[in-house]
Amino acid sequence: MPKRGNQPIQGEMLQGTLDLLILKTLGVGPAHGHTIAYAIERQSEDVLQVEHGSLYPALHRLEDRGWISSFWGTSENNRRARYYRLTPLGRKQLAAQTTRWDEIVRAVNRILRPA
Amino acid sequence: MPKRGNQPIQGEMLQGTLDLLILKTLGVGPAHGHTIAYAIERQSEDVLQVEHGSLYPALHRLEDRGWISSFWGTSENNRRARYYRLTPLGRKQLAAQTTRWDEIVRAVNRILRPA
DNA sequence: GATACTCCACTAGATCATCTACCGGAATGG
DNA sequence: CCATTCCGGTAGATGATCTAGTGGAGTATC
Repeated sequence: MPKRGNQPIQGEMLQGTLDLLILKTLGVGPAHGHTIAYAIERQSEDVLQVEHGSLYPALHRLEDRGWISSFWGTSENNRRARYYRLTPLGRKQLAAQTTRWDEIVRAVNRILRPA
Repeated sequence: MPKRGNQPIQGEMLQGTLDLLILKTLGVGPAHGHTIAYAIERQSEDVLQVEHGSLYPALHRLEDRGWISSFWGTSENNRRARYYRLTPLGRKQLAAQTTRWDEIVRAVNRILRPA
């Protein structure tokens, strides 16, 4: 992967958004850590960065809350990998957080660009 | 001010966004803490909350960074109030952070709603 | 078969913005 | 006088993130 000119963006703004992004990524099917991080970076066109040190705590946090569940498997590269999948509760959470996100964006935009 | 049904939103998502909102609010002219908080809440149609415990640290932080400057004055209610105004550096920062915000929103939306 | 490299998971420690829950003072209203 | 409102502020805790590592197992190279 080429070195990017962009600065990393997580943490600078957007705390808690990582959870939403992970849930959304898992919405299409189970995946393991590396895949999740790569998918987020790729789909955001390399604007968003996912550091290992943020990813795994987030995954464990989401699992603790019952929004995702995990199982050990073998990756596409024949390596031991922990796969995560969205739970029914997680799917509800994904919907709720998406609505929330949209609401926040609208609210901030009302301030940045008053009618 | 009526009690709102909404849950507070700051901190849940959006860390660091408060700075942007303050800078933007001060973009139209000097204001003191209470006014700033009230303006953000009102313009966001009560979606965004600004707690005292977040506001003042943020104002001091922004002043430390040279993005805003302050002076003591008297409020509309004839009370001692510290007014803040945007510095030229702060105006640049406002522009930069606005661009950044837009970029992040686009990036997150690409993930939430792939083409 | 030794070595280097990649893939994958994970963690400790620190940083930093935020929230909760306070305090203190000065003006206003009853 | 007393309660309330307006205004600024802080201490301590919480919690997500980042930095900078560890370790192990498969793969490729020599």
